[in-house]
Amino acid sequence: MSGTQPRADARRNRENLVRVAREVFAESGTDASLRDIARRAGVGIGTLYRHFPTREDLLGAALSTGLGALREEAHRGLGEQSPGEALFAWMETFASRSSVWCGVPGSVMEALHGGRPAVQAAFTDVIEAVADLLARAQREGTVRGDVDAEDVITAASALGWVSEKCGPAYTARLLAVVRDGLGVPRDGSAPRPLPAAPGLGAPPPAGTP
Amino acid sequence: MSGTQPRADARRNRENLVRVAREVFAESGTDASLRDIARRAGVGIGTLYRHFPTREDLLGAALSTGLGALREEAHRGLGEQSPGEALFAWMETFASRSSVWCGVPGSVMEALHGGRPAVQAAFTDVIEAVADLLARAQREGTVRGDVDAEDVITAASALGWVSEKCGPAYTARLLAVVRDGLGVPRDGSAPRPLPAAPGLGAPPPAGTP
DNA sequence: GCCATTCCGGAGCGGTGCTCCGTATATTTC
DNA sequence: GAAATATACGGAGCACCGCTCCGGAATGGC
Repeated sequence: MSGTQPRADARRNRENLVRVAREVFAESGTDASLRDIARRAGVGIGTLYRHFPTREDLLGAALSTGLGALREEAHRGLGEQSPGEALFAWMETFASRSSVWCGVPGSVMEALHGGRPAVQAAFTDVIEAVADLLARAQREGTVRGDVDAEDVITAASALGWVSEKCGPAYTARLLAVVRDGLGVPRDGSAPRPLPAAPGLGAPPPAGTP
Repeated sequence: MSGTQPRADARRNRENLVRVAREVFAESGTDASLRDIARRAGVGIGTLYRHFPTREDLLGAALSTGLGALREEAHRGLGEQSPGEALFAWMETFASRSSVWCGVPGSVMEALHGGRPAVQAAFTDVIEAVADLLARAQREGTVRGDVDAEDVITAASALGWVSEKCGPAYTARLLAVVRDGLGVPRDGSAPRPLPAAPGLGAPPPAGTP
């Protein structure tokens, strides 16, 4: 047998599982039944668990393609509008998209703060794209200089959570508030300084199971 | 038997259940095992379900006392500082408290947008107190006039969610951002208008189970 | 003391996440 | 082509979950 090549049926089943998982997670949320996913993929439950030992592994695989689109969105927006506009447009896209997707807000928060490697890997490109967008907006002078990419993504995730909970109307209002808060004061003065940021990978609060 | 008075053991069991539920929800989150709560309260699972037919009923009962304290916090802050300061202090209290409590952010969002009556009732006083605080802050000129109490509570809930997910440090940074966004521009000009607010009790987005 | 009312407890149902191992299939080797 | 072997599959099984239902125990008025 030639090295590390997986068997044909294994590969087929894996792709099937990811495709079905994306559908089911979008329909029923992040805590959908894994048995159900296996059933709808025409596969035994054991097969699902061999390919994806953890729910997070499956979620990470299901997310990765959608996240690719999200990253491209960040890059595309950059060509058509100012960096600041592109950043806020991206936040809106993220927030609205994540309520349709599969529990992205919770996942991205875990990925940012010591979550499972599978999900973390899926977000790496997105984080880089946002950091780039933010840096340009700050050089442009539209966004205050003391916020970092984690702030932006955390805020976007929180807005996605709001969108999940009570729909897009409140999300749009809060996005407008956050936007004003992230911007520099109109009179050109320095904004009230932000509290110190913890380093990335900081442990989540105690008591989080 | 005299009218509607409950039996002594029923009353005792009910109080026990609420007390234990508060502990367990705080320890293990909103989706803790109800069987476990019943066990730790020295009570059968049937008893729990008779007193609280729904998980939300139990959650609402467990929340109500803590929410009373939260409402008083809003009133007390009003005496010692300006309405604007009191409002933001309250938001911070709510956000930090809710991560220690039992999944308050999710509950308050449900309460605001057509959630279970049990939880909704527990929040009524808090919502009123916040609306009062906000109105004063707006008359004072510290907070922009086009935000409403639902915006404030939604934002505070989102911050509580962030606090649950990644600890108080990021929460403090985002609170500062939101604070600047809620304030009036320093040059006294009118802020960029917010998108229209939906009426209270607006239905949550489709597909929410 | 008795008795009607109220309340309790846990067995039981269908579901879940996750593990484990006998079996079937794909691939290589002859 | 057939045989051999590594690889992957499937589902029974375990412990737990939410929730229902009903026989039996506790309670309080008489």
